[in-house]
This record gives sequence, structure tokens and C-alpha cells, in this order.
Amino acid sequence: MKTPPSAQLTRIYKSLLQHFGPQHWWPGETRFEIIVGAILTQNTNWENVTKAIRNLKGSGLLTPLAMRKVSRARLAQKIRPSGYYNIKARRLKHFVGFLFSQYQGSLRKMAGVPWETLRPKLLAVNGIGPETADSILLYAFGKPVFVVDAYTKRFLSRHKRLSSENDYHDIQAFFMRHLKRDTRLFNEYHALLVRLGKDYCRPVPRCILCPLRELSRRT
DNA sequence: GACCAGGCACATC
DNA sequence: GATGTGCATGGT
Repeated sequence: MKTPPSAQLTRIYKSLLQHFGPQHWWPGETRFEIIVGAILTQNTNWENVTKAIRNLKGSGLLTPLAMRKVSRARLAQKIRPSGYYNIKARRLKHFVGFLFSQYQGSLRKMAGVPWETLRPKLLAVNGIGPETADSILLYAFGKPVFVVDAYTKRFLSRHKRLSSENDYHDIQAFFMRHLKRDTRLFNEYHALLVRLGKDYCRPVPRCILCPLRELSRRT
């Protein structure tokens, strides 16, 4: 008898939590900082993002109003360390434009919108794709949405649970269908998968050391 | 010097 | 609809 997906996912989660401990995500102090981080970390090492965020803080630009007022060129210079700085400056501008046009610049108002309504609105903002939208929903607004990223895909692929026709939403639906809709669980689960990815699921695998190396055989 | 990192939009076929 | 490409810094 095969182990049902919900039991597998729960066991993986427990193994990861036991091995790594709580990850305390998202590493940001305010809602706005989390959102900015979610955009800046697109295809980018988190260490570089922290440098960019430090620059923004030091310049007083880490508020919606300040970011709306600053020129795109100046914003781009501040976020240089995070890479793709011209594109990302544009994307940050698009987000604050959206925030002010739809919610009068109030993240509190935005937070009151049901995630099923908010998600398509975020996706319509140029520069916000599925992962960025879901990171914002989960980590900035505490909505029970599962975030899928490159590490999640790599993990599933390595453990033969991902075929080439599984796209972002298939994978997300799989986790959300088989796990309790719990913000704290989704928060920790994604963070743990990233931690696993950083430590073990590198492009050149180090699976021999992986705490889940038994997974393929046991399930 | 090559490779990698918590994506996304856009051009082209 | 699928595939390829540009965007860019900083660490290993």
C-alpha cells in the first residue's frame, strides 16, 4: 500500500523541521520590507538583497511614500547590489504605483483583501509573477498560500515527484490539496525547502548528506 | 574564469 | 503554446 501524499508531505516536513529547526521567515521587519525583498530576490542570492535593503533603509526609502517619490534612477542606484537593478527599480515602482492607485498607499487596506481576490491583482502588476505574488501573500500578509520556487522544483525533481509537464500551479495545488491550509505551516515548509536546497540540493547534488536521502526508497 | 543565486517579461517561431 | 534571451551583482 502506497503512502498517501498527505502523509508523505507531513513526514518530509517533520524530518526537515527536526533537522534544521524553525527558520523564522520572512527575514524582514515590516510588511513593506518583505514585499521589497520578495521583488529584489528574484533570481538573486539573498545576501545581495540584504545589501540593497540596507541601502534603502539608510536612505529612508523603505516606505511606500518615499519609494513612490524617489526617481527611478536614484532607486536603481540604491539597489545595485541586488543585481538587475534597472529592471527591479521599475518593478518596485510598478508595485508602489499599484499600491497607491488601488489602496491609497495603505498596506493595511491591501491586507484586508481576501487572497483569492488579491492574487490575480498582484499578478497583473508588471514584474510580479507567481512566486513573488505568493511570497507577498504568505509572508507579508499571512495568507495561507503555498510558495513554489526553484528549490521546491529541484527537490521534487530529485525525488522523482516532478515531471516536465508540472508547472508552478500544479505543484502549488499539490501542496495545498494535501496539507492543512495553515499559514504557519506553509511559511515554515517553504522556508525549510529553501534551507534544504541551499545546503544540499545544489545544481551539483550533495544528496549523500541530505537529511531526506532515504526518501526515494522509503516511499 | 565559470558557475550560481528564493524570476519575470518579452520576442520569436 | 513552447522555447530562447536579456536583465547584473557578488560569492565560491
